[in-house]
Amino acid sequence: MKIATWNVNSIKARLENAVSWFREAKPDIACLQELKCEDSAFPTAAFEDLGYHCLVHGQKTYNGVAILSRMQPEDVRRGLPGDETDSQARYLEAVFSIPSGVVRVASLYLPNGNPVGTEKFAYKLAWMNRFENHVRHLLKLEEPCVLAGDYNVIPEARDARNPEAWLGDALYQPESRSKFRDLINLGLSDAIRQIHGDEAGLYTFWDYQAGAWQRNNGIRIDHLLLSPQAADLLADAQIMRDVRAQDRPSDHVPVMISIK
DNA sequence: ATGACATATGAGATATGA
Repeated sequence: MKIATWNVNSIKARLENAVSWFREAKPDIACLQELKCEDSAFPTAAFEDLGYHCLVHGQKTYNGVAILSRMQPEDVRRGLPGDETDSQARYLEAVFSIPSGVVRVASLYLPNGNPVGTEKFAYKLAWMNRFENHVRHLLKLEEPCVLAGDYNVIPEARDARNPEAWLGDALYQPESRSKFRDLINLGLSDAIRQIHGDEAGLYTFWDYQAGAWQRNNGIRIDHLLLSPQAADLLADAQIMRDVRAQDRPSDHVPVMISIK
């Protein structure tokens, strides 16, 4: 059972690239972020042709998340609870039947938060607080749960090629990293770390600018956090970095796990 | 280095991203 997360940076601009990746990687469930389109503009037919159900929570121009799956989604939740005034499409959750039982999967696009010191950074921290509250609720269910997405947080220095360059950035602020650790301390497992230990040089994002890819100036900000019941099932986790070298790539690459 | 690069909107220049 393969579950992936990928910030595509516009599904319409990435369609050819994405279809090619789905054909080769064959994920059973794929969480996508930064669709940058409304539900009605999502290229549903292209993915249905590949055998996927398309669960889409879109928004014009910005944000937008989706879960594409071989199985029918059930018990769907659109949007992160905790603030009825928040209209940004950054959270989508559903339950899927799998051979070993069920798995709950969330596709999330955590706010970037730059520049630090503005209301954008306050929104990021508030969103992380709301997310933590929701995770507390999910953990009480005691079921396999995979929280996958673009967290926009560099957890540790080893998760950046040049950590000192990110000191003033919202992705590497002490508050952002502390809130991320709070999630881990609730009992969630970072799938890449569970499989790869303290290995350095594991990145999921390379900026389009200044030859970041060519210089391997990357950061690890796309994560799959697992409930204890999902962590027990984890068999593998890989960053698909070759995707960054393709024509017209997203600045993020897919991360895919395999669970029993 | 208030940059670079990519995308959406909309038809030029601006907002956003990380």
